[in-house]
Amino acid sequence: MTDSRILSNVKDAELVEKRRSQMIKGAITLFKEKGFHRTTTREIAKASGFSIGTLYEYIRTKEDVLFLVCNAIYERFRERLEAAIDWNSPPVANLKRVITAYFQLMDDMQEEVIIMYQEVKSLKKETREYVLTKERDMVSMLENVMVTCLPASSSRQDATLLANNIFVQGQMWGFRRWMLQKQFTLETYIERQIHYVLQALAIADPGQAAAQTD
Amino acid sequence: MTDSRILSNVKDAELVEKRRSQMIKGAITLFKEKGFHRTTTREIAKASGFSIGTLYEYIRTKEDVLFLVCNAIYERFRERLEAAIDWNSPPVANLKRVITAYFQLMDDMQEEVIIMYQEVKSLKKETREYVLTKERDMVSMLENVMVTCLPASSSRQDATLLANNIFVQGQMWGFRRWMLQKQFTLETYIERQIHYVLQALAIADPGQAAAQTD
Amino acid sequence: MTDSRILSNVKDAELVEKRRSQMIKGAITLFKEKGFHRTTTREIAKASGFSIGTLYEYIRTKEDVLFLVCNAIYERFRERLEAAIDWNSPPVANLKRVITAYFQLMDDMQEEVIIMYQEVKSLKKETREYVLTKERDMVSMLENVMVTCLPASSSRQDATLLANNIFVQGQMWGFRRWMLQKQFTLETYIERQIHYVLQALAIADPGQAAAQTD
Amino acid sequence: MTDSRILSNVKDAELVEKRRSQMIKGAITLFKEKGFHRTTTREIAKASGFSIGTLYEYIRTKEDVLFLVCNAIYERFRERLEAAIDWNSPPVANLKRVITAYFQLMDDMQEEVIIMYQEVKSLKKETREYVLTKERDMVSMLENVMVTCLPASSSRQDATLLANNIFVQGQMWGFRRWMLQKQFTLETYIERQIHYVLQALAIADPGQAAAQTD
DNA sequence: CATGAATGAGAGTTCATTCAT
DNA sequence: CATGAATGAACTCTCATTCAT
Repeated sequence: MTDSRILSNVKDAELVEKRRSQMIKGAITLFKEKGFHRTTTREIAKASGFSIGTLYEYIRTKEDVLFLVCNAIYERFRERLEAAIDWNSPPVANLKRVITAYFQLMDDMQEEVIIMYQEVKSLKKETREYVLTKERDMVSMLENVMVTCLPASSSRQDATLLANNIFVQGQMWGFRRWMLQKQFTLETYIERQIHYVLQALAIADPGQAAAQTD
Repeated sequence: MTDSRILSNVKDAELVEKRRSQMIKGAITLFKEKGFHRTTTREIAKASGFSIGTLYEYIRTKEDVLFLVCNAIYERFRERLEAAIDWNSPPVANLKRVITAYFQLMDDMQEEVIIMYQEVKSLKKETREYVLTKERDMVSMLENVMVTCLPASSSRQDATLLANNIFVQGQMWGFRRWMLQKQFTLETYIERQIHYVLQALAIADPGQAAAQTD
Repeated sequence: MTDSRILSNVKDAELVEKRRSQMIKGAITLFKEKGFHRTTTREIAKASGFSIGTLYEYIRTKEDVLFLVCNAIYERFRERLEAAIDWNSPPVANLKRVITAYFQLMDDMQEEVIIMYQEVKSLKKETREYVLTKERDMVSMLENVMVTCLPASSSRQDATLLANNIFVQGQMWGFRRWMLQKQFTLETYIERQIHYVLQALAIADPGQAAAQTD
Repeated sequence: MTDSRILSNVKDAELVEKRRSQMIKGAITLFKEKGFHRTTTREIAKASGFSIGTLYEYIRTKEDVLFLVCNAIYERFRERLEAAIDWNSPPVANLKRVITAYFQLMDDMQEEVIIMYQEVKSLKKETREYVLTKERDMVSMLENVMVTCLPASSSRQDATLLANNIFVQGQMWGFRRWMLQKQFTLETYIERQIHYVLQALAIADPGQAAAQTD
C-alpha cells in the first residue's frame, strides 16, 4: 500500500505506512483550511504529530505531501463508489444507486473535492497526470454502469458523456452548494439529476422517486 | 471602467485604466502558465512592461492583481454571453444559440476558466464573494433563457438546475478536454448536450442537429 | 534668511523662503507624530501643500528637510530666550526671569525638543555639528546671565556648569513630564530649580517665590 | 533570564539566552554606529555571527531586537548602580558614592545612553512603557538614597527632584561631553555636581572633595 | 529513526529620487 | 516653476530543506 513513487529514507515499510497516514490526515485538515500554498511544512509536521525533521524522513519535498493527499482522497472516492455497485441488481436500479452514492459522497467530502480541484495543478506534470488517471477511473466506473442501461437507440458515446455529466454535477454540488441549496436539498438534487439522465437514456422514470424506491 | 475597489496612487483615470489593462494581460499569461502563487510580483511587472515600483503605483497588494484578473475575465465572459442572446428570436432557437455561444466561449477561454477555478479561493472572503456574484450572474443569464423554453409540465426549478448543469458542463469542456476530445469535437459535444437539455425540457429535438441548423 | 547651505533649483529667494516655511511647518507636524524616519517625503510634500516634484525643487535630499527643521526650531528657541533677557534689570531678577522663560519655552515646545533630541543624530556629521553650535549658543546665553550673578567665592566654571544644568533640566521637563507632573506643576518645578541654583550660587533666596515676584 | 516577552521558535532556553546575547552585542555595536533605523536586520544577523534565517528564529520582528537591546542596557545600568549602594555606610557617604558610581557609569556607557535616548521612541507604545518603567526604577534608586540624607527642613519633593536632576545630569555627561570636557574632567564634574546637591540639601560640604575622601 | 537549529534564496512591499511634460 | 508617473535598490520577513546530534 505504501506509495513507492514517493521516496523515503526510512526502510521499515509498516512505519512508513503509519507515518504517511498521520501526515495525510494532518495535511488534509490544513489544506481544507488554508490551501496547499498557504500551509507550511512545519505546520504539516506539527499537525501530523512529529517534527519537521521526521517529516522529511518520509518525503522528499512538500509537493510529495500534496501527491499523497490527492492519492489518498481518490482512493477513498474509489472505495466508496465501488462499494455502491452491485452487478447483480437490475441495471437501472444499479445506476440509480451508484449515482445516489456518488452524489452523497461528494456531499460528505466536499472539502476534499475542493482540495483536488484547486491544488492538483500544483503537482508537476508527471505526477499530475498520474492523479488524473484516477479521476478517469472514477468516470469509467460511472460509465460502465451507465452502459448497462443503454437502450438500442443510444450510442456508447452517450454513456461516456452522461457519465462525465454526472461526474461534474456531483462536483458542482460540492463546489456550488452555496448557490444550489436555496432551491434544493441533496435528495431533491439527486432525484432531479437522475431524472434527467434517465430521460437522456430514453428510459421512462415512472415514480420520479430516488434510487432507494427500487 | 477603472475599478475603484482597488486603490491606486496614480490619479489619472485613463492612465490607470491603461496600465491595469497591461497588468491584467501580463498577469493572465503568467497565471495560465504557473498559477497565482508561483507567479511573483516582479514577473507580473515585467510581463506588464513596467517596473516593480510602477506596478505598486496601481495596486496595493499582489492579491489586487488577482482580483483585477478575475474581474476582467468575468467581464469578458459576460459580454460575450450577452451578445449571444436575442430576445426576438424563437425561444428554443435562442436557447440553442446561447448554449452554443457559451460552450464556444469556454473553449476559447479554457485557460481563463482554469484560473478562475483554481485561484478564486486565494482572494480574501469579501473580495471572493464579490467575484462569485458575477458567476451567479452568468448562471442567471442562462437560466433566464431557459425559462422561456419551459413547458407547462416543468417547474422553474428545472430551469435553475439545467442552467447550472450547462454552466458546469461548459467548464468541464474547458477543464477536461483532455478526457473528452478523444470522443468529441466541440461541435458534437455541443450538439449532444443541447439534445439532453431539450429532452429534459420535454422538447422534441427533430434533427438532433446543432444550433446553427435553426 | 533663506538658508543657503541647502541648495535649491529655484532662484527666486523670496519664493524659496516661502516654500521652505511651508515645508518646515508640515514636516514638524509629521515629525512630532511619527519621527523623521517614519515620515516619507511624499507625506512632507502633501503636508506642505505641494507636490513631491516641487518639494525637490527646494531641497536636495530628505535630510535637508531635517536640517531645516532643526535649524528653525533652534531659531525659535533663541528668539524667545533672547527676548527674556533684560540687561538693565538687577542680575538676580534677570536670572530668574530668564530661567523661568526658558522652562516655559521647553513646556510650550516639548515636542520640538523631542524632535531635536531624537533626530539630530540622523544628520550627517558636518550638518549635525552646525546644529549643535546653536545649542551651544543657547547654553551660552544662560551662562552669560548666570555670570552676572556670580559671587566672589564662585568660579566661572560654576556659571558654565549651572547653565548646563539648567539647560538639561529644561529639557527634562519637556522629556520627562510624565514622571514629574505627579508631584510638580510647571510653576513649582521652576520655583524649586531656581531655588537650587541660587543656593549653588550662595545667594539667599528669601521668599522662595517664583521669578515674577521680583 | 531569557526574555519571554519576545517569542522564539527555538525551545532550548539556554540556547535562546546565548543567541540573544550574541544578538544584543552585535546590535549594540551597530546601533551605536548608525542607529536603529539605518541598521538592517541582515547586518544584525551578520554582526551576531549567524544568518538572517537564524536571527528570525529568535525574534519575531526587527523591533524585538531594539527591545532586547534597551532591556539589556537598562539591566546593566541597574546592576551597576545597585552594586554601589551600601545601606550600612553613613547616608551622605552613601549618597556621594552612588552619585559617583552613576556618573562613572554614564561615562563608561555613553553610547548606550545615546541609543536609549534616541531609539526608545521607535518601540511601540506598550513596549516603550515597559522600558520606561526601568528608567523610573533607576531614578527611584537615586531618590531612595537621597531621602536618607534629607534634613528636617526639606520635603520629600526635594529628594524626588534632586534625584531627577542627578539622573539627567548624568545623561548630560554622556550626551554632551563634547561641550563639557573643555572645562571639566569626569572627576571635577562629579565633585561639583555633588557639591550642588549637598548645598541643596543644606548639608555643609567641608572639603569640597569628591566621594572618595570619606 | 527522531529531532530541531541552521540556512539563505527569494518573496512582497516601500520610498527617496528623477525627469519629461 | 510645478507636476506626478516612473524607477529600482533596498528593506523586512518567510519557509522549504538540510544535517549534526
